[in-house]
Amino acid sequence: MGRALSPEQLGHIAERFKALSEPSRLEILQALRQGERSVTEILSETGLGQANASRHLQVLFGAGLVERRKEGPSTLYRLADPDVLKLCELMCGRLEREAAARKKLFA
Amino acid sequence: MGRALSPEQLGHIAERFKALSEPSRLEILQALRQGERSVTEILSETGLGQANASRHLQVLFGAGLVERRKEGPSTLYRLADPDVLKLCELMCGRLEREAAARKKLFA
DNA sequence: TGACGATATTACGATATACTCATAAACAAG
DNA sequence: CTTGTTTATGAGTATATCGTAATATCGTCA
Repeated sequence: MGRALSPEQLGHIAERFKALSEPSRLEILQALRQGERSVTEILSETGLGQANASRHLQVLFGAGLVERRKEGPSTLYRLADPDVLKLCELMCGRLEREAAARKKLFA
Repeated sequence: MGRALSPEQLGHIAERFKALSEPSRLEILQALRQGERSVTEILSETGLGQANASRHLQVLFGAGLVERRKEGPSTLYRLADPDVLKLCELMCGRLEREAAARKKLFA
């Protein structure tokens, strides 16, 4: 199960987590839960600036968290696989449990 | 299942992922897989500097990824729960699948 | 109390990251 | 070919983070 990870592997894993470590990028991933979206659609759904969103999308793509295809002049992005959301949900679950624990303290 | 997450929640989730986005901190978590460890033990297992490791441990603690208790003059750190490793393993699995896919391309 | 070991914190220089503005590149339509 | 639309990229600035050295804090023991 839990074999040791090499420093190089840890570097790669850290890189992927870093791609998930910005609210704007998580917001983009949330928008992509509904399905494939063009950059323009992502802009209107997230309120991000064009240049900014484009860079974030490059980061997500570089981290293998999203895939993309060109359709005419526009680029359509989609989640790379279901595990991307699973990661977010796992982390979200941790938060909820912490919140519940805090609540219990003051009950 | 997949309810929408508020911007505030996304910020908190991003914060947690950021704590996982540095190789040194992942290395610390790996060391803690074996069980509770003092800071000094972590230093020798990871090779990190004292001040550096202490700061990383504060980050991990602030993110709720590790817990700690004081025993005499030393502080003992441990993983907060098994989901911490589950997150790392999920991400690691993604990497392996990508590597396998790349390999297939050149086969 | 005084000295020592273990952690935490402060200060600082170096690097990296986000965001914005402006511009470039790719494509479609006329 | 020219214009308009869509996306990507370069440059600049502001902010954040890492790693380290020095110092402070806390607990233990003589």
